[in-house]
Amino acid sequence: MKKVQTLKGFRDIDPEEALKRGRAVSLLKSVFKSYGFAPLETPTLEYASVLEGKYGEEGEKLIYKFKDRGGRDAALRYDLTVPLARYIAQNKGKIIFPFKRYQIGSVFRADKPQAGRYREFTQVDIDTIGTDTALADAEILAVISSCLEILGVKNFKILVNDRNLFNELPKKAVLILDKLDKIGEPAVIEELNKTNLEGGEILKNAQSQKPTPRLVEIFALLKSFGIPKTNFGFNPLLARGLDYYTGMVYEAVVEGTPGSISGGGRYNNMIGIFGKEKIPAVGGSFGLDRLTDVVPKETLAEIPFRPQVLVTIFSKELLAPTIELFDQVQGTGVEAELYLDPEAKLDKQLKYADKKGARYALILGPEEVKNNRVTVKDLRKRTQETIDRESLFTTLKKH
RNA sequence: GUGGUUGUAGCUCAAUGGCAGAGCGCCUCCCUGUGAAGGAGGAUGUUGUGGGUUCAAGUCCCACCAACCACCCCA
Repeated sequence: MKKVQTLKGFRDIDPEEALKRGRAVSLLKSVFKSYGFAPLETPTLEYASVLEGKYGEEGEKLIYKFKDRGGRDAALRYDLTVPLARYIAQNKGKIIFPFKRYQIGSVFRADKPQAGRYREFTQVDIDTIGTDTALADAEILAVISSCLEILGVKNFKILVNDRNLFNELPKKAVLILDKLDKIGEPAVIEELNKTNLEGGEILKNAQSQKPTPRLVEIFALLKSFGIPKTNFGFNPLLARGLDYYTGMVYEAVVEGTPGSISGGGRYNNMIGIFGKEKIPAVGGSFGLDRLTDVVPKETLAEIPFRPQVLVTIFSKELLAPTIELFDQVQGTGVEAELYLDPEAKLDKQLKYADKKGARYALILGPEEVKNNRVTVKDLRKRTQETIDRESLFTTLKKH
């Protein structure tokens, strides 16, 4: 049956969803701006060589690659961080460090789709490049916290750790420890034992770790930023796929929601990858879909999803004055919609207004035209009154 | 990438291998200048796609496509 369909792992975002996302994005941008971060836009396509060898063996397989019309090896961006590194390397001369930028855009991974996992998804990225201070670390966390607060996300916590706590441990053990919340203590110990390690002891040691001096400093700075203590916490087991993190790492979780909605940390060896010198960096990112999932409806509902006023067309003969009426209504900034079939019966038009969720319907018939009046029908209260044209706008503005 | 479940009308779902159905929604009319209610009628479709088995396939077999679930990984 489905002869037409979206490509595997890709989906449409319908108008209602797109409006919600737009609202969330504009709130996020306002926070970024208030902390002095500027937008950067990089291309969706990069040379494949720019992306290759950056994401490890697993990630490499998930990069979308193809040849463009000129036979060049192209690839769809896999994240926003590697293109940022490329941008930095390419424009090092003219960038003023620390470079603080945010970027919001689609990234592509040829992963096997699942609920909530798509091959194209929107990442919200924020990074500070070119400084290694604890202050920069703290600022990123402050931004993340502010974002979650402005969106009205309830019961979130930003879990913070320092990757340096794991310096003594083999990489494999760290990855197992990171899974504690997911699989539980016994499973963690068992898995560690399987790798010829003393699981119980490693877990106990890891759990009893104290925050590093760097973390203590970051937490103190967060207090200065005015971030409530309850918004963040130390988690000695947090690791995050280790590959490029070199210091502070964080993950934002929401109570009762599986997985994290934001993650990031310090990665001092990655940005310089295209040049000779190391450039320190710290950043974080949100998955826009997972984020909007936990944002309360009230936050995103401020956008009127429906026309406030639907202007009906009484008859073809009255089309001109009706358009004039519509023009006046929408000219005042009220969200209005003109019915687009002059031949349709009035009941059909009102039925449409009802389905569309309009608050009011306007009716301009011969009687109204003659007396310079208009009938305002309140579709929610199921009442209507015929009023003077002059008082129309004050009537509408009341709501 | 590995393993599993599923795919029938716009939506939710029926149909011991034997003429493809229901509810909701949709369209028309009752309706005079008025939507949510009610009444009368109407259209839903190459059963995801392509092969195979069979007198006969929505149903059994194979492949492909897609969605979902558990891994892997992640956002």
